[in-house]
Order: sequence, then structure tokens, then C-alpha cells
Amino acid sequence: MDELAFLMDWDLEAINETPTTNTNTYFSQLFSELQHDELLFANFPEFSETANVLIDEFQELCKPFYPLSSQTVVTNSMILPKELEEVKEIKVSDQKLASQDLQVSAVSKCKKSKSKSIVKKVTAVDGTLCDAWAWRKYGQKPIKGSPYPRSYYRCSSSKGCLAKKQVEKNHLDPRVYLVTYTAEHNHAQPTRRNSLAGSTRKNNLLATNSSTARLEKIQDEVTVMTSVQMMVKDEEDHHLLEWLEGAQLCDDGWIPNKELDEYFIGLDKCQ
DNA sequence: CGCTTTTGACCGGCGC
DNA sequence: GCGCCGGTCAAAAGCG
Repeated sequence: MDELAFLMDWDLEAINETPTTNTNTYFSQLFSELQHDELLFANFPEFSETANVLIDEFQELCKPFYPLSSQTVVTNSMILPKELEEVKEIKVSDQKLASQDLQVSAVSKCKKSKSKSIVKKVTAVDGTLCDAWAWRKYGQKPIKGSPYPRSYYRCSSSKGCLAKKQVEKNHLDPRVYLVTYTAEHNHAQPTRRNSLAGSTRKNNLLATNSSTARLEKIQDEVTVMTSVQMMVKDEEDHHLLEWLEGAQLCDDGWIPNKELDEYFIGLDKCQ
């Protein structure tokens, strides 16, 4: 199979991903959040019918805020109107949400965040390799007080996606990268193979100069570290971090749904 | 040719 | 108003 055919195959794989069930789960959780917020709920008094109606109407309301085609299924993230950002959840990670919406749910149950950005501490080969999204660098600035410049990236997976991240070395420990994510992806996360196909040139060089297996190994290592070592700006999330650090991870570095279920149930009992 | 990175310029917010 | 700082823009160059 030549390279083009291979890429087309990857694209088809992406198109075939229509996680409607997970989408509904995600929206259901989101609505649970909304219903607990009196102010927001007052803005949407019509949301009192079945869950499906709620989901449909909410999707409709949010359409102006994310540039999705009419055929696109909203998956793991989207741009919310300003007033809704107040109740937007902190994610365990930006990755794998389309297949593990429960991770989002667990964290959103834990705490509502007023902070829009997420900071990850990455002890890794390179901050640009730390996730499965494709990023395009659009700027670099020296930062006062730090010997290392800060790099600015925006998502290049999809046109119109507002997701961005900033990467800078920790001047106290140059092996550690601080990665700050802002805004939300308005499209599904690319599959691993897709992300490799659409990743930065540096990643492509790695993939061509060495074996793909080698690249995947690096990314697996980084994935494990980022999912456990994530830092959230708010100290109130300390208990979540403790739980994350103690969680038993899957082979691919992600938290098994069973673990999340238990965490989920534990939270419900506490509340 | 299309995509990326690089890098100086530009802009807005903030403190004085 | 001015200067500093951080974030973004956009032209140029590099690469496959």
C-alpha cells in the first residue's frame, strides 16, 4: 500500500468514528451540571423534557459557538458560550475522551472549575510530543524570569478549532515541560494513527527517521506521565490528583473505566 | 505546492 | 501617557 492510500485509509477510520452513545453520555453529564446551577438553569427553562430532547436543544443552542459541519457529531469537546464556561469541567486529560467520556464525567463530578486553562507538568522528551492532537506552532516568546522561551501552538487538526497550548521548560528543572491548554477542541480527537499522520513535522521526521514503533513507545511513555502528573491550577483538586496518582493505569496509560466507576460512586456517596 | 517553523512586528492589558 | 510584558500576526524560509 502506498503512502497516499494509507493516509486515505486513516481518514476513513476517522470518519467512521461516530461515538453517538458517548456523545449522549457527555451531554447528559453536562446537563446534570447545568441543572445544579440555578442561574444557568433559569436561562434554559424549556429543558425539562426527556434527556434526548435536552441534548438536541442544547446542541442546537451551542451550534453558533463551534464551527462544526451539520454532519459532524459533537464528540468530546466543544466551545461553550461565555456564561457556560463557568461550569465547564476540568478534564482528566485532553486525550481519549471520545472513547472514555466517563473520565470527563468523573472529574466534572469532582469539581466545577472557573479556570479555563489546564496546566500539565510533563517530564518528557519534548512538550510537543505529549498528546495526540496535531499542533502548529505560531509563536515563541522569551519569558521574563525564565531562561527558556515559551512556545505557542494552536490545533491544526481542524480548521476553526480554537484549542491552543503553551509549552515552556520549567527553569527549575529543564527536564520538565509545563504545558498549558486553553480553549476546547471543536472536533473529535484524531486516532493515534491519524494523529501521527497529521502531526508536526518534528513528529513526522521521528516517524521516518526511526521506526514508528519507536515513536509510539515514546508517546506511550509520555501519555502515562501526563495523565498522572497533570496539575490543575486550583489547589482544591488536590484530592483528585492523589487519586490519579494512585490509580491503576491501563497498558496504554489511561485509567480503566472500572476505576473511574469506583471513583464516581465514591464521590456520589460523599455528596 | 502545501504545510510547517522561525522570528520580528504589532497590539492590548496593566502598572506606574 | 509611557513603558513593560505576554500573546498573536504574518512574511519569509525550510522541508517533503
